[in-house]
Formats: sequence, C-alpha cells, structure tokens
Amino acid sequence: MAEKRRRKPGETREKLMGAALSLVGSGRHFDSLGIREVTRQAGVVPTSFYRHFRSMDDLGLQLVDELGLVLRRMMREARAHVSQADKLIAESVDIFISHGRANQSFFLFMAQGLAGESRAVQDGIRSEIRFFATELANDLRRLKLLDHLSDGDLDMACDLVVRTVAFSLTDLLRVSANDDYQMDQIRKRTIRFLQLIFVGANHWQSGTG
Amino acid sequence: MAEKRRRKPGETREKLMGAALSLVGSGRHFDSLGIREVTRQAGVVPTSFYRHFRSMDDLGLQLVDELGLVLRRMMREARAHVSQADKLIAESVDIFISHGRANQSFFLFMAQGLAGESRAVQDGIRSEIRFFATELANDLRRLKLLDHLSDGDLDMACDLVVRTVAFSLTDLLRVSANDDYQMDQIRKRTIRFLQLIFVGANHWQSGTG
DNA sequence: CACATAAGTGAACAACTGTACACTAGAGTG
DNA sequence: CACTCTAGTGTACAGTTGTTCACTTATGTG
Repeated sequence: MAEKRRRKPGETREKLMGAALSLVGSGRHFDSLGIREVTRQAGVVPTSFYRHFRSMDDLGLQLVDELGLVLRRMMREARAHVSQADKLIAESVDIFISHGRANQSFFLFMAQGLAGESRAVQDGIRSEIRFFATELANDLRRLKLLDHLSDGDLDMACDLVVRTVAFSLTDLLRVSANDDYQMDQIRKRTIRFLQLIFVGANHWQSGTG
Repeated sequence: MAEKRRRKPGETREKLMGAALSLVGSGRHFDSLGIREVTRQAGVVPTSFYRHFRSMDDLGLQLVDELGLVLRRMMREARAHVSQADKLIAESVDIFISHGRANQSFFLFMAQGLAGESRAVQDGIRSEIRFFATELANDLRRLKLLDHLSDGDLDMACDLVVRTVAFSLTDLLRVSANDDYQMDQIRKRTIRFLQLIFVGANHWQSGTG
C-alpha cells in the first residue's frame, strides 16, 4: 500500500485545512482540535502535519487568510448586484445569507476565532472585519450615499453595520439549513437592524454627542 | 496530610467553577479545558469533579447561571444610576465597562460560549442576552423613551443595542486593563454606536421597510 | 450515640496526545 | 544519469487524559 506520494503540490495541506474546517462545521470548536484528530480526519499520517504547519495556531492563521478570500468574494458579488439604492439593504443581506450558508464552516471559524485562544487569529479576523467595513465605506462614498457624514462618522456607521451583520451570521449558522421559517426570521430582523442604522445615519449630525 | 474535609458545603464546587473561570480569564478557551486541568487548578483531586458536575458541559451550564446573576446586578446598577435622559447612554456604557472589567472572566466566557461547542451553553447565553434586551425595553417604556415605537420595533431596537454592547465588551476584554487610551477609544466608539441607534429609533416610523 | 450520607482521597488503566526519528518515493535540476 | 529537495510514511515514547474503584472522614439526623 501507500503508493500515492506527492500528487499535487499542497494537496495534503489543503486536505488538512479542509479537515479542520469540516470538524468545525460539524460542531467542534477549533481550539479543542488536536493535531492527531485533524490528520485522522484528513486521512493522513500525523507526522505529515508538520510538513505544512508548525502548530494548530499556524493552521488557524492560514485559515484566516482563506477567510479573507471568502469575504472578498462576497463583497464583489454584493457590489455587482446593487441595482437600486432602495433595495440595497435587502439584496445585500440576501447575498450575505447565501454566502454564509455556502461557507458555513468558514463563518463558524470566524465566530469562534473572535474569542479564541490564539491572539494572532483574533487579530487576523478582526482586521478582516475592519477591512470589510472600510471597503463598505468606500462603496457608500462612491454611490454618494450618506453623503453628509464626515469620514469618521461614516467609518463608525459602517463598522456598526458590519458588526451587526457578523452577529446575525452567527444566528444564522445555528439554525438548520432547512428551517425556512427561522432563516426568514433572521433575514427580516437583520434587514430591520440595518434599516434602523441607516435611518440613524441619515439623521446624524456631526455635532451630536 | 489531607486533614481538611467537608469544610463548607459547595466549597469545592465553587473552587472548580472559579478555576475554570480563571483559566478562561488567563487566555484559555473553555472548550479546550479538561477535567484534570480544572481540578489541578482548583487544587483538588480529579475524582472530586464528579461529585459536583457530570461533565465539563455541565459545569459550563452552571457558569451560565452565574453569568445571569452578574448581568442582573449590572442591570440593577444601571437602573439606579440613570439620572438624566440625555446622559443615559454615556452613564450606562460606563457601568457596562466597569462591570466588564470587574467580571472579565465571566464576559470572556460569555463571548466564547456564543460560538462554543455546547449547544446548551449557547442557548443559555443567548437567552440571557435576550432577557437583557427585553428588560431594557421595559425600562425604556417606563421612562417614556422612544414612546412612538411599537412593541415589536422597540424590542428590535433593544436587541440591536444589546448586541452592540456585547460586541463592544469583547473589544474591551482584549485590551490590557491599564491601556487607558484604548479603553477610552472603545468607550467613545460604543457611545457613538448607541447614539446612532437611538437617533435611528427616534426617526423610525413603523411603515419603514 | 449510632449511623447513613455527602464529600473528600489515591491508585489504577486503557486510550489518546504531541513530537522525534529514521526512512523512502518521486520531482526538478545540472 | 546522478543529485538534492520535498513531502510523504511507520515506529516509538513519554506524558496526559477521562473514568472507575475502593477507601476514609466529617457532618447532620434519628
């Protein structure tokens, strides 16, 4: 046996990251995973792990990088689908939801990592979220929305929007994929949250506070 | 040796819960703690654990109950300190921050549990947060604030407020206690978030959306 | 005072863990 | 072709884990 060696470069690496992700997706917490467990799930011998990662933290950091790609894809699609300004919120939320479901494990990993053991992973995820927020601010500027806000206030508002969506995603990931009622509840509530924030932003004047 | 037995009822139980909490406080994730580790930290023999808890999940659930008490204390203090409506937000945020620091480990546990392995702990924490939100709604009704909102809309707004504060708490718990600059940044940003939400709520009309 | 019970103890065990080591197959390069 | 890397393999080991068991001791109740 054991006739397969060196098939594609990085194949085992991806298997390991996928294995960790799938364990997270099946309810486990990333910080409770062990090297042996991950390699077992990946169908690989434990020692192979060290060919690609120094430690579990290291693997986590590389997952954060991939998470960044997922988020960028999501942003791109949201940008491409913005038709009219009045439907912007609902359409964007729908895109978040569909990406959230399509990449369940990634977003579970994100939610876990925010309060996880590895400070580096925490920082990575937080910086991805911040990046997302500043990109959103750029887009709104480009669309001449919330034009009366100062740069700082717009940034603040976008930060709040992104946090709210992130929190809603964690709601979403808890309900089973076929529970349409709950899914729709979360969708509606998220839309209302964002509408409330945008109403606030529309009536915001820099002097406040 | 070993001359101390049965000192106070529940003494060891509290030591075990305190030990788990202190490990969380020192950077560990609750889901990565083991029974032996906790008993070691508590200065107790591993078998003692089973006298009080069936499993780690069980201990986690009992921590959620204590978390509820902490939250109720915080609410009570916030209620007692509401002087004028115009300072309500800033004063409440200050109380959240001081309680957040005083009960670091509890709030870390809360943040971890939201995305943790145990579904029961997740549910417990989420229901504590929901309870907090409905209590906030009751208070606002009593103070005749946001009086024009329907019950549903008020609930929604309070939910958003509580989520925002919860997220801010996780920011807070990351910075070291003596980093006054960062602490103040978080404080100011949280106040602005809440102000933005309240401006939105003030201008909200049920028909929106 | 006797005694059942709750709450502590230590020893034991099989299962699992992370990691080190020595080995080997294939790919790319000169 | 000879070579050096890279990425895979199996074996080994000491340390840790959860859990069971038989035990002791203090306490409150009858």
